[in-house]
Amino acid sequence: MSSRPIRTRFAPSPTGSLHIGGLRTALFNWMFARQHGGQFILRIEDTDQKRFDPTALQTLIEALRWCGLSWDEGPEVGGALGPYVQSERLAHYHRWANWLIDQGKAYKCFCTPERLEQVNREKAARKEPPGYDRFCRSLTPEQIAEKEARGEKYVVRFKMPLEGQTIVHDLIRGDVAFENHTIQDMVLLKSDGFPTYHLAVVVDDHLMEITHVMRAVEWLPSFPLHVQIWQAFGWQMPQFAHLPVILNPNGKGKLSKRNPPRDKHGHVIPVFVHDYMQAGYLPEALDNFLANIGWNFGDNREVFAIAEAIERFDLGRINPANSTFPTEKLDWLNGEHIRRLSATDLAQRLRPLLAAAGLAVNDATLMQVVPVVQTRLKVLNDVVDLAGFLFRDPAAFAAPAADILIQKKLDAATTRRLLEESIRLIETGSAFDHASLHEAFKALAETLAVSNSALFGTLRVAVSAQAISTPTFETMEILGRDETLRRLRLALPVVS
RNA sequence: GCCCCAUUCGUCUAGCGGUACAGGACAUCGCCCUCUCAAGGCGGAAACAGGAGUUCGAGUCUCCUAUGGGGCACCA
Repeated sequence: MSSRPIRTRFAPSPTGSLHIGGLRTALFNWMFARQHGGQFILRIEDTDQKRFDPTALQTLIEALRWCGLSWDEGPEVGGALGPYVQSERLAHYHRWANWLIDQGKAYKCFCTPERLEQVNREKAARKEPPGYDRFCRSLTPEQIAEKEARGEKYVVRFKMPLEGQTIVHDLIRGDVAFENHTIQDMVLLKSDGFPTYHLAVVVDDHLMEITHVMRAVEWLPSFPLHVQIWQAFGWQMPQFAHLPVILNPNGKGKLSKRNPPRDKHGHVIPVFVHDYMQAGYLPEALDNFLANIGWNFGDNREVFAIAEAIERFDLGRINPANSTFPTEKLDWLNGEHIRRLSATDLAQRLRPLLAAAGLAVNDATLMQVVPVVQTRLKVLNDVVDLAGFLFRDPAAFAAPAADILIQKKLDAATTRRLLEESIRLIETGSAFDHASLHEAFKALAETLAVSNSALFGTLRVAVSAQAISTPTFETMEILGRDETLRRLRLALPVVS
């Protein structure tokens, strides 16, 4: 086995936003490289001009960086074996395609798309599998010269062996055998001069000295083709691992933007990394989550930092079976990671969200709010609904409606009395921290012969104007004595 | 239609011939805690797709069937 330094790559095509499944592929390649002290390369496969999206590269880079991935070579960072964008590497593909033709391992095909369609129609009528009939494979040099002289456009096709089988080795599944005659003479170079994936991936992985390729199982069927191309070139192959795909939780097929997946409550499950960024998921949680699909930490540990996972990562322990996107687990994991954050760290992540919601974020208040919301957030954005009222202009505060103010088993008159007694207590009391308030109001509930639930709930809603909110006394402490009193008084007319 | 891959609780998974009346997690249900919502604690229910083999012994190996998935482009 070779002792080449480990080099892996992630090679997306810039056709849109980064897909969550793509991120997992990137993550595994990156973890593997980091584990072995090797290099991770980002390569852009923009050989399909029809699907090219000029904004995709920036979006992609942003998403990868947000997740904590870093590449040693690629766009933005350069490298000795670049360029790392395939559209800038056309000369390489032409050179090696021509080399294959010279060696008799590939040929020019002048068949028009119309003829190809015709061939497939006829094959379909005869109930044969679709595919090119290899018409141009047997063209004479004279015929070829003639067509070229006439300026006919051509593609370059690979001369697939017609007999025997190709045995490929996958790190996850072991050896897999394919009959050569079932594999077509695939196009290597398109008539527009751009390579197809099949040519570009082999040439680039070789030139960039890639040692390990982790890619989606979708590629397994074309793996024997790639092996044949590698052998035609006589180059040393990387090792391959075909990663299981993530399936749509409700419907059929793999997770994709068409056929939007939905969870059991009917909510759409996002498929783009950017959706998760915007929804208030932590990159730590997303990485943890993705590393847990098809691979596991071991020791029955579900929650871990990606740095820990890198130490333990093991290609041989990847589960070969596809898996359904376990969306509820991500929510749980996100909560776990939120709870593991330090107060200042959480505050920093919350600040921009509150600001974006149009709230005036005061740092002192924020630091008081953080410990109160930390166990209550599923996603960061939840903070706006839960505790946004603590940052709103007091002048804009409106007393709650009676239906949420009046607690279960209470009526308006009793509620009013609870409020009045509470106001009196606060006016005469001294300490205004939540622990002292809690004690004082427990005593009040007892003297008034009402449950804690009734009294505390009334106060909480009076002061927050929300049915669901931060706890009563912490909320009061954050609001301060004056504002608390003001809000309790504002609630009186509601129950008069 | 043809080729390939896969198949353990609802879901993500552990298991790599005997230590297993199959372990963990999410979700779910019950109880506790509790001012709402969470968090936390305790407990319950819940799986080897089916059938043949191989073997003293099979969740683990082989084959068949079924089911799921992927591929069959001048897309990646």
